[in-house]
Amino acid sequence: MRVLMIEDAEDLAEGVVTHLARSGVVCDLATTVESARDFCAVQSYDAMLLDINLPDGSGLSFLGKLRAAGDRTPVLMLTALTSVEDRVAALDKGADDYLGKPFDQRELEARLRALVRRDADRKSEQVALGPLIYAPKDRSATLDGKRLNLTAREAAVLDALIRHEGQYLSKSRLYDSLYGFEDADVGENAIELYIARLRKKFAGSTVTITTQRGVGYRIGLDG
Amino acid sequence: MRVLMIEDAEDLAEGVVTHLARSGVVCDLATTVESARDFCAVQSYDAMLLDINLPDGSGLSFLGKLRAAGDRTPVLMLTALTSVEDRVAALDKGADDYLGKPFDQRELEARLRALVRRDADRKSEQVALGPLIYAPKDRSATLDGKRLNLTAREAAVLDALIRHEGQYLSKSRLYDSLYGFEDADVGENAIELYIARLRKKFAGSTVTITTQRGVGYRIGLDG
DNA sequence: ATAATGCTGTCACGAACCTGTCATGCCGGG
DNA sequence: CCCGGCATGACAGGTTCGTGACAGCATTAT
Repeated sequence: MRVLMIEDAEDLAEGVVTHLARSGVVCDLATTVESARDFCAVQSYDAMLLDINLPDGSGLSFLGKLRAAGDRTPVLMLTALTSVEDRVAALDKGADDYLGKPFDQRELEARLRALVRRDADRKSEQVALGPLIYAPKDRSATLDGKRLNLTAREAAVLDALIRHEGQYLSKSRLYDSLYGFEDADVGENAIELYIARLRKKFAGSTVTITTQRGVGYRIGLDG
Repeated sequence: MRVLMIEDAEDLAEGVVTHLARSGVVCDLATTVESARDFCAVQSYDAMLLDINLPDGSGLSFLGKLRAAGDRTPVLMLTALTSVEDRVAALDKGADDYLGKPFDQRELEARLRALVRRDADRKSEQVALGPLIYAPKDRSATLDGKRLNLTAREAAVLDALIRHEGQYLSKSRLYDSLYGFEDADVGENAIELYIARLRKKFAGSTVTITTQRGVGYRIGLDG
């Protein structure tokens, strides 16, 4: 999962970024509206965390323009202002949720997940694919009832695959949802590695990751 | 699918070309209005990517002349200028869509596909011919419900045939939709090869590729 | 603090696969 | 019967993918 945080209070922002990283969420950080625009132009995100007060403009108008341009990325507003009017204004502009500062990291993460899940039209906390059950919340998975020990990266790959079950995800797309701009030097080969490691853990079950040469990878069941 | 990109920033252009190639889209590259004209004279395209600022003239006037001449090839404008007036001017001249730089490769590709799809009056992502279902998006096909493993080239040939279902396509026409000017040294025999390979994969079904000596190939159903 | 464990990503090499050429044989038309 | 266009098997070269081994780093246990 990859999100963009737009927030000028850098200390707060960095706390969130590292906290999210720990949960396998890649988080790019923009401190101005202008740089946020640049990020959006280059990369698409699963969600955005948006502060209202920014040095070069209002987060609200940024959101307004985003929506006007047809972008439906889920947006979670972050702000110190907690009045009802502010809340309404934000939702009016097209925000999907609202969180007043100061907030608890865990609540942020939970809401973020809820947002992304809603975006993916998923209702349950668990996703099942045949004998494989995956819980995004704590990145745990079981196969045929037995617990799979997935590492953070393995879980991230599985997460992306399972959220797009049945369709091929290109290596670069997977790459983008795993690595942010800072980890620039990681080779695409790494994706192949994690596919191999997941396959090894799925060995003996009907869960299969199929390769379409030159296209990408897809998760599905045998047959 | 074959497109013409008219863009003088060569580094950017080459990135796009290789990225599209990966998706099986043949992309010729013209860096001036003049060479673009030459390309168009010799070859017809499924779509064009057109920059506005070109060394020897404006992409807009090129587009204007193209439309004046009755050419309705879908055109996607690419430019750094993102003002509303520019956008309006481009659409006025007959552009079908507009993408501001910098852009995301995937967005470019998605819009390109949308354009071509719209142009072909296609409603679904899949094309069916009797028991054969073909999905250009991930180059996958099923025959009688069974999954066919098509290679990139095989898929490209099938794509061309199925898009012109019922009519004969000459070998050179197929050739043109498969190979760009760079792969100049490929023999026309290659087309025969891929026809043979497709036939082999269609063996036992009602899907047939018919040869008309001296004319070309046509896909259809038995009977 | 130090050791141990586990995660991550690189490298290298081999396997699998795709692609196009060649050579040979087929078929239809003159 | 001959010729030109077409069909197809075999093969070589190139590319992409898979995977084991390993080193660096972080986290945890001692």
